Amino acid sequence: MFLSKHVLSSTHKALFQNLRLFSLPSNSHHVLSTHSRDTQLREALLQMALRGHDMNFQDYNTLLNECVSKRAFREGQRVHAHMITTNYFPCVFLRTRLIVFYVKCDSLTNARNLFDEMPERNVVSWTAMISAYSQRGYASQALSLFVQMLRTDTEPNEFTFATVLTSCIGSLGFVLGRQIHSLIIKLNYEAHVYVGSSLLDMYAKYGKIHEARGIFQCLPERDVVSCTAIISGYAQLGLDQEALELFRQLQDEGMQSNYVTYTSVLTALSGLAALDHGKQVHNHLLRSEVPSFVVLQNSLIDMYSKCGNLTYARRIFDTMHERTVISWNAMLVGYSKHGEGREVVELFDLMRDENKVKPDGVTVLAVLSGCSHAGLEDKGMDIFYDMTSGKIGVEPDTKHYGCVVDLLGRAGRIEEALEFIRKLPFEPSAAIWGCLLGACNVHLNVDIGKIVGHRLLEIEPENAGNYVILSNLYASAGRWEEVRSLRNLMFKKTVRKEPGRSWIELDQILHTFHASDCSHPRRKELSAKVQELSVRFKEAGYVPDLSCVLHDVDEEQKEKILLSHSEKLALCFGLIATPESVTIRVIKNLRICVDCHNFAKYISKIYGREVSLRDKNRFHRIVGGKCSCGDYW
DNA sequence: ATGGTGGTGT
Repeated sequence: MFLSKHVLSSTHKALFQNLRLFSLPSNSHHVLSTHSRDTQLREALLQMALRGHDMNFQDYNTLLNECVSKRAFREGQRVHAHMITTNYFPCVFLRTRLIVFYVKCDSLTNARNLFDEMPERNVVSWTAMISAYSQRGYASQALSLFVQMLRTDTEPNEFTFATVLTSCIGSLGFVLGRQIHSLIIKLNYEAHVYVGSSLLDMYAKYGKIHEARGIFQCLPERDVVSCTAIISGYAQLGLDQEALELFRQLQDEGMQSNYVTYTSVLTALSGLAALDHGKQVHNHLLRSEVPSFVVLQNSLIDMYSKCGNLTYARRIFDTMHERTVISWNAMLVGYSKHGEGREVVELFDLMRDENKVKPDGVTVLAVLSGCSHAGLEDKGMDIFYDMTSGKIGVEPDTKHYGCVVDLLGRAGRIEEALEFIRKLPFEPSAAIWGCLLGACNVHLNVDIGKIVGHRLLEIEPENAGNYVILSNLYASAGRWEEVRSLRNLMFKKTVRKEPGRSWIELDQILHTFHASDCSHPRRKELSAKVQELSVRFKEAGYVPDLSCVLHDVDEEQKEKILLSHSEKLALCFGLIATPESVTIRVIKNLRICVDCHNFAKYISKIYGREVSLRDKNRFHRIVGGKCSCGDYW
């Protein structure tokens, strides 16, 4: 709905009109006092030993609370053991507290044993155990325990619902999630903030954003969490514009924001590549003296990188006191998408040397695709062999194999790539065949391209992109008969894909274009300007690549269609509306087409402008008629 | 007296 707007001034200008300082819990107190409290705990345990049987509920409860807050496993175990050796019979409250203690100390087995041995259970003990499973990611155990709970006629309450819903995300969860929703309505908990937050989050994560919004609107009171949940719901679905619109509105209505809220806002800004707003959020965070939480810093790294500013991203990364695997991955993905292969390899080496954080599947994926995008085939293959021989500690999955196909294909080792695919221990996916088809197209290997292409059309007949690539391949080999039959096939079988859209940020306003919509106020002027540029570029050698157009029309029409591509309009707008010294930054929601890529090169060459183009796959940095992608993307 | 919701990288 908001996406079809072309001038998005309201959202963007007003994002921080209503600046509010926000506070976060500080953890410095805890760190400083650990030592003295440890002594206290040791002292208390000594007292316990001395008192023997003379311990009551209050004494045990105090001790366990200390152990829980300090995650003091050995100490808590001693308390537990003391109950047993002194024949103390803990009540349901204490047993529940013990369960929580074991959960907090990562000992689910101990917790479950205690739960199973309980002579009586109440809704709290059930909820504690269910929550243990959901927090540790054991969704099916959490759900089956919930079902068992219902069978014992224990009625769940707002606590139970809030936690069990978080386990309804996953393969079978939605059916159950809806059933639980019915039960929530029946027992009248839908309007509870915690339950509502959890519920709307579940709907959002299944893509049901309207249901989620409905639940949010019906909440009688809102808090940071419910507001953040709905904002992040939009952001996670890529509805970035809506996420920001809602953020602004809720801020006006007095919402409190915390670091999680800002993380979600940054996600939305990354999607839009709204660098100026991203900087605003960053400044805001610095001014409000927020403790630098890793999650927030990771989000900042990703924001700067997706907004095209790797230097700032790296600056955040370098100043971090603590890094998680996500910090490394965000940085590696950033370099990879910008085609900075050497930086990828260097940073990955640093990660392995430091040996503090273990790489995961995403790490290796970023490294392999970084090598691939930068043309470092040999290095990429070395890393893949390190992986298969267990040196990295990550098992390859389908995506890693896909990267290898890409590495080989890019290097023109097409036969080898095909051999590799045939030896795979699983049925190759459409994505893998697609990689090879792209390689065949670039290296003009019609024979293998034909085999691969038709295999791909069998698996994925609805994907228009496959027809386009195969058709381009046939066209470049002059096989027009095949181009024609392919085109007919395409119009019969493909589904309409997402419409192409490009945008550019100027003075904190996003200007969005797509081919079929002419509502941008300067659209006419821009179309004429694109036309004019095309003529000028032709004199310099530009030849429109008509194979990018698959419609069955004459050449003149094809050229007209090409000139209406959204990225040309956005590029052109950048050219006329920004000063010469500024990089033209354009974002495209899909892969950029060959002709627009070429057009951008001419802009950079003729006008001496630097162009930064972010498409679905990567960044293209175009300077002096040359692109950082090496014309392979 | 015991239990609960939102977040970062593909």
